[in-house]
Parts: sequence; structure tokens; C-alpha cells
Amino acid sequence: MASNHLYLVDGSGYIFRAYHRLPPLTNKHGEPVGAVYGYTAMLWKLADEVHKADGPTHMAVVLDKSSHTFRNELYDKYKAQRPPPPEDLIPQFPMIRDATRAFSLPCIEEEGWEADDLIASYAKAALAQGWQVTIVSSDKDLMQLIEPGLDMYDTMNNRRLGAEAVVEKFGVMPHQLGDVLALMGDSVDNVPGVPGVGPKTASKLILEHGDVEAVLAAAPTMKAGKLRDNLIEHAEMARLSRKLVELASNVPLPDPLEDLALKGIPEAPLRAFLDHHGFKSLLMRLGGGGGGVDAPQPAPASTIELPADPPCDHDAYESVTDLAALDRWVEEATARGFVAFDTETDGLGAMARLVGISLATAPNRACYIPLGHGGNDLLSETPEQIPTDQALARLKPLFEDPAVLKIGHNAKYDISILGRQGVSVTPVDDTMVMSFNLDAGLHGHGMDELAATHLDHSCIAFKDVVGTGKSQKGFHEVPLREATRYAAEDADVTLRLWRRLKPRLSPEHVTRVYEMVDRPLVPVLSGMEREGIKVDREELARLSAEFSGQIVELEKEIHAIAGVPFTIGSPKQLGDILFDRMGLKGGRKGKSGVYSTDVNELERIAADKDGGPGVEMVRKVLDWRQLSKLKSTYTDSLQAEIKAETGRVHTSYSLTGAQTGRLSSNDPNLQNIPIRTEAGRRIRDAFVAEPGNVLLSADYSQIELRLAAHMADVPQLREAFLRGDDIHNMTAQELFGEVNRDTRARAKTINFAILYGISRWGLAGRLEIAPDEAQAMIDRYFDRFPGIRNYIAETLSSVRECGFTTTLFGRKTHFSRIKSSVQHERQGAERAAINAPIQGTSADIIKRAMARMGPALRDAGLPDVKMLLQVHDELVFELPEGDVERAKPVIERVMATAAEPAVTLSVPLGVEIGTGLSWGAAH
DNA sequence: TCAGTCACG
DNA sequence: GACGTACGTGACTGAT
Repeated sequence: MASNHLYLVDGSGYIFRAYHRLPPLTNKHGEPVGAVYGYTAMLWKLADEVHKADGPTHMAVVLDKSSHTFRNELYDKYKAQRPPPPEDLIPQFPMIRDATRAFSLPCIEEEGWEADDLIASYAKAALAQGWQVTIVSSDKDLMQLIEPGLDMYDTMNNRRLGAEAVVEKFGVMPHQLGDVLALMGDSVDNVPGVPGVGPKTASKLILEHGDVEAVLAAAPTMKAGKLRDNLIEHAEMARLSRKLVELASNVPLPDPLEDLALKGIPEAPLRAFLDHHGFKSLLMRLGGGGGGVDAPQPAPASTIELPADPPCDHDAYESVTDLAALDRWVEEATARGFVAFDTETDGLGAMARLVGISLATAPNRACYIPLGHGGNDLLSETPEQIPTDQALARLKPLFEDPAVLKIGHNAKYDISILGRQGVSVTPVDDTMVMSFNLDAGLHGHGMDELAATHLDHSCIAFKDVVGTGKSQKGFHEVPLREATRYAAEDADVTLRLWRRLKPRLSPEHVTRVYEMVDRPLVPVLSGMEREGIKVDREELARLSAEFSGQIVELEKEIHAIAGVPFTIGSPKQLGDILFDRMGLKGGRKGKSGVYSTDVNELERIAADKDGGPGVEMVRKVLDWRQLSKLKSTYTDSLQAEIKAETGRVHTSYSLTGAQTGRLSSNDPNLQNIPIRTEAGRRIRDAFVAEPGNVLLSADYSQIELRLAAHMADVPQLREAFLRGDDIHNMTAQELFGEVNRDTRARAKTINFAILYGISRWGLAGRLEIAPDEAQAMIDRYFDRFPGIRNYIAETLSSVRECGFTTTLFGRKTHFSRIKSSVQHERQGAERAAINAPIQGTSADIIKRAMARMGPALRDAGLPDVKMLLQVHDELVFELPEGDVERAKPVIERVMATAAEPAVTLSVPLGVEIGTGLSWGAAH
């Protein structure tokens, strides 16, 4: 029997070469696809190799994931001045993954390693097993690896490269190539080498002396001249270069060798991929594809017109209750290379109980696998169903198969549920996130709404299945046939949405934000939700009791002053008491005829120096309000949120809740835990670490102002941040010519006003000055910082033209009211549009930091550091006390460099870190 | 279900 | 001249 033969494809290297060799082709959707076309054709060629006697039995595509590797630690200039990839190549990177998936091949990439290192490690492991290895690449660095049993294959020239090719090109054997490359250096990668030494001299030196160290040792004895001097003077650079060109061959393999076995290419996903891009000649080779020209045609971007799918047929859905049927579904999904899925649970949140799983592979081809139906209710009979552990044992390989794309709608939730069952889910697409990236601001992204919008289909309402109010049942009590109709429909609709939304990503230019920001975050958030954070119930109970006593006391006093008992919590009653009964002046009624009693209004009254009983009462009402708020929203409610299983509180993050791209947190909201007042801060002290651990809080300092300085190009602000100056002092100096407490406070207010889109009245209200004065101040700000004026003008003109704003990472937010004929609607949209790119870019950056944090900590040997919370510009971690000092620099680095390499900022990102036994203490 | 209020960045 | 004129959230309360 022939031995195994592993093909390792250097995907990253290939795409750059293909980009420069092939014309700038565009597919029918207007997407640049030249390199993708070349890459696809290359995979095709490799697929043909399978049939040859010596062909591959195992294959993987290896890609570069991170820009930061151990080589950057050795030499900070390594690859530092590489120009960013060409604009029209960037969107092609994610398409490479799509192409790879269409061929059902695993994609290997790992944070902290270059593709070359992974290739070297896989090659070494395979050779050790006695396998043959072929590296599909023509990269000179990889030629070092050539040895008996390992060759290279340059698909562009159709050439096999063995040791003789290395001798021909460099004059040395492959095992000496590293030494030659080190002496030569590489200007593209910024490997320094030795000045004046090129390939010829390098190979001569190495042939003569053996390796770099021997050359350096012999240098003093060489004949006097430039070469000798350079070798002596740059010896250290030569040694460094030797380390830089060395390939790491002991990287832990992300996927075991056996998983790279070729399984054949399922036709459907490949056809879908080729069809999407209009790669006609390849389609023809697949058989049945239309004729016509070979290369994709240049064409303007247009909306994708898919033929309408058949309507949802609920009777076509299958209830899967035996293993044979389940195996058929797993097999079909594996063959297709993608599957839509959904989980049904009792209750909500990451800690809910799994009741069933649905799958869909094509419109109306969907099933429901009941797992936890019946059971704890005597009235409902337990239907026949596969025991959960058996079903999951069959489903686990599917959910974990790197060659099968799992499509979910709000997949974060399903990943949590399955994760608790020991099943990880990867790779994942999420139609809710896709919709958000495409259409944020236009409509919601719930499945029911999207089904109505895109599919003209109205989904079975959940409450029609489980009922409402007292008679509401758990999903496990829903009869099997009905549960199947509902659950399988969800998977079916998810699949249909995916077929509509996925092809829109690239032509609408949101591939980058989807692939680089939001999609990688889905499993990360899932993990954070499952992790939860420990809350000290007794501490909260103590606070509740304490607040309660004060509230009762205040209530008595307020009623005594009013002379009549009333509901203090009713703004209507309170307004009537204050302004009518007690005769306080300045009461303003809103359109509903109720006096305003918000905190601004009450504080205005409370500030009255010679206040009568009314003023005294208002002060007590303010205290009462604060304590009631803290008690009802935090100290009482949070106790109820502690889950018995974990003793921790598990929030749920919404990726699609905030129009700007921020996350939001709910059930409970852990992004608005008090901090600004003393009473409130005590609530933060109830968020604690497990024994032996501490909490670490890391926050970006002034990130939005820094981004404004970069995006609006304000030199004074930029330089102040570079110097590390106090930014509000700087603004005060610019605006008022002197810095004191008052001018700093006013400057701070104006700086924030700028971020939020300013109006003279708004600023006037905040600063308690006349609108005219506020306007003068705004004018002065614009005169000192003209970049801000330009930024606002450009942002507005662009949002008026396109209807959306974009962040530095390409995130869109749509503003349909930007053209409203109602002035205050239009002006509101304008203010939001000015803010959205800044707030959104900040959100993009921290999201990237979050996606990179886990791998970075793991690579640093800190697997026990857990990321628990995100609060817009802050990340909260729990970690063993002994890990703190090692974790700090890793966290700091990941956060500070999170924009790179996609975006290069002209201001540094400052990160502040604190630790303590409680969240309060970590600040 | 809405409006008002207030906790956070 | 008015817009309860700063952006983005979620939870709770009382009133309907």
C-alpha cells in the first residue's frame, strides 16, 4: 500500500503572487476576484493530482493569521515597513477561505505563527510518521525544508522543486539555505543580513565555511576589505537574521494530521461558490455549467437576484427520533459542506437547558432532533427520542468539522448551549450579524423580521407554540410534531437568509468588518457569557437592607413636608405636589402635560440657597430617587440573577443592539453598574474574584477623543496625545488662553460636545451660558481645530449622499432620517451621524482586542486568565493572583495594538490597568 | 405598552 | 421660533 502523502498549500504566499500575475478581474457582482480566481484554479489543479499514483492523501491550506510573531520579539523592525496589501486585494482574503471551504479542505491558521512555521511543523510531523510531503509554494524560505521525502510544487510554473533546484538557485544544499538567506538579508521582510552581501557572496561564504557562525568566526582572518569589515561590524545583525529566517518546526498542530485526510469534494458548495463568482470555465469542468468566456467579466455591482425559493412547507420537516435517521442528516450536511442549525431550550440565557436541535441543508430540507422533551410533567407523554448523549456523540464530529460551515442566527447563543454539552461549533457564520453589518440602522435583525423583509415569509410565532401567561409551557412540553414545525422552520429560514445575505457582503463592502471584527467575536462572547462573574450575594443583601432603611426614612420626611402621602416614584404626582401644591416656581410641562421632574430640574431647584420647605423636600427626593434606583435595579435584582449552578451572574451581550457597532448587555445589564457616586460604587465592590484570584480591569483612556484627533486630523490634539499631555488642559489653553479648574471643565464639556455633534443650544444648556456665547465658543473651537470642522462637513455630505456612515474598519450605520423633512428628526440624525464613525471605530477596536485576547493569553502561557466583561472601553478579567504581572503586558499590548495592521493610527492608544479583589477595587 | 427617569460609556 | 436640543444603551416604575 502506498504511504500517505500530505500536501501543504501556502495560501498566503499564493494569493500575493496570483494578485500580481493575473489581470484585475471582477466578477458579476463587481467584487475584485483576480487572485481568488487564480487560487481557485490552483486548488482545482491540485484536486486533479489526487488521481495520480503519487497524489495527495491528505491536504490542508495554511494561512497567515497574525502579524505579530516571535520574530517581532526578536526584532521590532521585522516586516515593519511592509506596505499594506493593495486595496482590491484585501476583500479577497476572506474569499480565499470561502474557496477553501468550497473544496472541503481544512484551513490552518494560528495566532502568533506565520504560515511558514505551521507548514514546517506539519511537514516535520508528517515526515516523522514516514509520510511524503509536498509544499505547494515557491517561497524561498520554505525551500529550507526540502529533504528526501519532501519536495515543493510551484503550480504557476508546473514545476517540482527538489534539492537540485535549491543548488541551482543558491548554490547550497537546502539545509544550508537558512544560513545563506541570513547573510543575504531580505529587504521586503526587513531581515537585515550583512550589508554588501548578496546571494552570490552569501552562498560562496557558506559553501566555504559551513554556516553563519563559522563565517563570522573566520571573518578576522579574511583578506582586508569592505566584506571583512562588514562581517565584523554587523556580526550581531547576521546572528539575528539567522534566527529570523529559521522556521519554527515545533508549533503545536492546531488540527491533528489525521484530520487532514481528503474526503472528496462535495459538488453543491463548490458549484455555489463558482456560480457566485461566475467562474464559468471551472463550472464547465464541474459539468453542466453554462458555456461562455473563461474569466469572470467586469460588471457593475448589482443586487443579487436569486430565483425565489419555494414557500416554507412545515409538513416537509422531519422529526429525527432514531440514530439511523440522524446519521443520514449528519452525512448529508457533511457532504454539502454547510448546514444551518438552531437549538431549542427551556428558558433563556447561556445557562438554559437544551431541549432539541434543528438542522437545514436546503430550502424545505430541515429536521428537528428532540432531546429533552416530556419528562418532568405527568400530563405530557415522553415521546420517543434519541438519548441526548448518543445524539450529541453523532453530532459532535459534524459541529466540529472544519470543512463544514455551521450557519446560525444569533449563533452565540447556540454555541453557548452546545458548549455546555462539550460540543464546540466551528466554523460558524451568523445571519443576524451579517444582517447587522449590511443594514444597521435600516431595520432590526431578529429572524422573524428578516424573514418578513427578505423572504416574504411570516414565521410561526413562539408564543403560538408555547402559549402565554399562566398557561405558558416550556418548549420541552410542546408536542413533537408542533415542535418540529417550529424548530425546523427556524433552521430552514436561517439557511434561506444565509443564501440571501452572504452574497451581499462583498459587493456592499462589509466583508472586512464581518470577517475581521464581528464574526470572530461570536465565539468569544459566547465564552464570556458562559463564564459569568462572581457576585457576593450577602454583600448585596446588606446594601439592600441599608438602602431600604434610608428609603423608608426619607419617605416619611418627604410625606411630612408635603403634608400628604403620595407616590414619590410617580413623576406626575411628584410634579403636581412640587409645582401646584407647594408653589415652587419654574415648573415646565412637556407635551403630555406632566411637569418635568428629572434630575436636572430637581438639581436646579435644590441649588436654591435660601430654600424653603419645597427646596428641602426636593433634596430629599433626589436622595430617595438615587437609593430607590440603586436598590431596585442593582442590589435587589442582581441577587436574583445569581445562577445556582455557578454561583455567578451571566449577562447576555447583543452584537446587533447598538446602531454604532457597540455591544449592549442585558439580563442583567452589566454595562451600567454604578461608579459615579459613593453609594453606587459600593455595588461594584460586590463583584468579586474567586478565592486565590483577582479581578483586573483594563480600559482605554480617552479612546474616542484620540480617534477624533486621528480621523479629523487635528495636529494639536494628536501631538498632545503623543506627548501624553492632559487633553482637556490643552483644549483649555487653546480656547481660553489659560488653564484653571473652570476653563478645564468647560473645555472638557466642549470636547465631549464635539464627539456628540454639537448645537449652540445644547452647549449653552450644559455650560449655562447664552446660545450666542456658545456659538462663539464653537466657532473658536473650529478656528483652532479646523480639522474638526472639515470632518463634520465631510461626514455630513457623505451620509447625505450614501445614507450611511462608515468607521475606519468599514462598519456601516444607516441614517434613514438624514433626509427627513421634519427638522428635529433630521438634525438628530445629523448629530448621530457625526458621532457614529467615532463611537463605532472605538467599538471595532475593542472588539478586535477581544477576539485576539484569548489566543494571545494562551500563547503567553496564561490559559487561566479569563475575560469576563466588556464595558465599551473597558475589559474585566479574572485571573490567579500569581498571573497578574505576566498578564498585564499581554493585555496591554493586545489592546494598544488592536487596530493594527488593518488600520494605522496616528495617535497611540493608551491603556490603564488596575487589579483588586473586587471590581470596585480594580479601578 | 408607553413615558419618564436614571444607571453606564 | 421651537425642538423638553449632546451620542449610544437597558431596566425599572407608574399609568394607561
